[in-house]
Amino acid sequence: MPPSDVLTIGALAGAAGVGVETVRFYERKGLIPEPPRSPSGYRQYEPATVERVRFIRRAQGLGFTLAEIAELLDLRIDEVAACAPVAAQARAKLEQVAGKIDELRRMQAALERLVEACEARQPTGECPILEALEGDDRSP
Amino acid sequence: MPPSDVLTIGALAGAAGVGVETVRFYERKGLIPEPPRSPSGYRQYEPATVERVRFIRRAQGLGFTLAEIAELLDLRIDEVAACAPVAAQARAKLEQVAGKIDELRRMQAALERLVEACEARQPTGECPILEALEGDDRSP
DNA sequence: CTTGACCCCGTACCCGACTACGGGGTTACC
DNA sequence: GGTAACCCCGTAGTCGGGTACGGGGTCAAG
Repeated sequence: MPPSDVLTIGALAGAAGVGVETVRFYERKGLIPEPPRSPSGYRQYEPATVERVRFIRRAQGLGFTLAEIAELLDLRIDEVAACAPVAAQARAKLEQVAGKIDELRRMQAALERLVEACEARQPTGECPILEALEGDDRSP
Repeated sequence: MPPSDVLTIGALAGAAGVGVETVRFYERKGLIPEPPRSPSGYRQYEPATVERVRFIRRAQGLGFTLAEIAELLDLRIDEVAACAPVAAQARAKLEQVAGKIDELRRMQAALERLVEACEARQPTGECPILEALEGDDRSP
């Protein structure tokens, strides 16, 4: 039984929290596949597409470009895609992700120190965030 | 003894890995303070500014806008800034950062599973990244 | 069987974040 | 003391990522 509960573009956009124009834009950019159409030409999305659009938005908030997000969404192994290049690509993305996590953690630590200083009523210097991050330079 | 090793805009840009125009752009946007000038009008940056510019770039890569980065850089406690609002602001940023780390970790796990599947020569479905992330919905 | 909400498409416009340009002064090296 | 490399400023152009518009077809409720 194929799921008969398809979504119009408006329903998809509403469920994913974006505008209708944004969905059509993502389609043009190849971020979401062209869906089947109703006899009158309306796009018919499967519910899973909602998750895809939400993922795009979340990934953007993490500093990925639409091109990078397209690469992430294209990662799959099947008859046509050999394993090795996919794994290599995935490993490259893993590094990128790990790097971001690292930087965010250092930022987190800096902010925590700032809040603590605040509670201890210690005035901070010029720019505590930067001061806290200084010397963290792991790229000689 | 004030540090006499000041940087020209070109030296700052070079050290921070951006273009000269970008530095002037950040200055116009208030992301880096207007530096003192030489008698002939040249900007004279202190070396610490390099870190500031690098921070801006890194934060951008983490999905922060220039406006958000300006807020981060402005977090400080001193005579004029009361403690409470600064701490509140810092806590808000902490939440934002924690959320990003969370999302990145789930992406990391999904990518790791993909690499494993690859090594086990198991073909994946349509879009393993999304499949791996499904059901993770912590926002009802 | 009309009316309002929705969909189609194409094109144009907007915003954030740069990037380039053009005309002129400055510094440093040979 | 020339000349290449750098700095000044203002304005304009670019690019990624949408957003809006306009003219037209479609669908469901009344």
